[in-house]
Amino acid sequence: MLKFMRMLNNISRSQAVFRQRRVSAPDLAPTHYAFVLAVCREPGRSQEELAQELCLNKSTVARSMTYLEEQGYILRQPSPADRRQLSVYPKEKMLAVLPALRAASAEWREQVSLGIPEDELAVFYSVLERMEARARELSSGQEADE
Amino acid sequence: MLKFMRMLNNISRSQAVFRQRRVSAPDLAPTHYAFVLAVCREPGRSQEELAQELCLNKSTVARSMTYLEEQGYILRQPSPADRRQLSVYPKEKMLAVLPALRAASAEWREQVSLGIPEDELAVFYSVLERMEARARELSSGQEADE
DNA sequence: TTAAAATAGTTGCGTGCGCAACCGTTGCGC
DNA sequence: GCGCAACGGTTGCGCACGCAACTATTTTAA
Repeated sequence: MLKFMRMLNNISRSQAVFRQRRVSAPDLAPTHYAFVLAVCREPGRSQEELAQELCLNKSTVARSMTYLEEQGYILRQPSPADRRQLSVYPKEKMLAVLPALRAASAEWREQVSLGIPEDELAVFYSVLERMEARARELSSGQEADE
Repeated sequence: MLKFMRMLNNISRSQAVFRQRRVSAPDLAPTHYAFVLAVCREPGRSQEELAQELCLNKSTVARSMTYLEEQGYILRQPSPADRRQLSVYPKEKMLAVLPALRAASAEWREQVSLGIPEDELAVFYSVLERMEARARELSSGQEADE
């Protein structure tokens, strides 16, 4: 079990290298790719929503957003409805990277699942999702019984 | 895809919390559990072999081993055959933790895969393994074409 | 036999991330 | 309306990890 975690981690690192070679943006680390994709997929979302989608802690999102804003990749503005929230929008600079990044992501996904039948991939993803849901329950429900 | 990495990561963290509650060893962080299991499963292996099994960088293994040695969990001695290698053996202190750790690991594995059919789990693991193999190929083979 | 390449382990450094504590905003109950 | 919990975001801190550079041993070649 423990080993599988590491394996996924390794896959992730391999993905980082792969995409970095195809996306030429020196001020964009592999970590940021996920944010680029997420922000562009649905502009105007709050950092909280992005954290949700990416399964990341809000502090991690906050830090990446600060950086991306500094580098001119995004624009953040307080939501008029709820001034606590920051709506995140992509700027030109981000949209410019998007095509290459999407292409690299698609290619990698294809490469890494080469030779693996579609239905097995489906099972893989669905098991992973259920496991994560279970893990979430275990974490949150555990305080109750002690 | 990127999301699944995070999910696995979250599962891993949940596992850490789960086991930590059941293994009472204040000087043993969740990171070390994998090493305890690996060392006890086959005593006398080199750090390199452990890194291999755990899919970890040798430097990470080295640091954990130094710590476990300091805390009296293991004994390291240079292999007579090849004095570069350190053979790692569990000491009493480690063996004492083992049962609780194994139990916790088994229970967690059971809990997290609750309600997931055995055959789907098998597919899950096998897909994961193939993906990691592919990722490894991609990483190593990439220098060739540029 | 000696020089060069490979290998096991260690260490310095950087990074990505979560957690916990904090601040400002919002919403709920009184 | 007022106090208090809930929530979004930020920041300080620590940790696990990989990478690259280094040392010491072993292997290979010339």
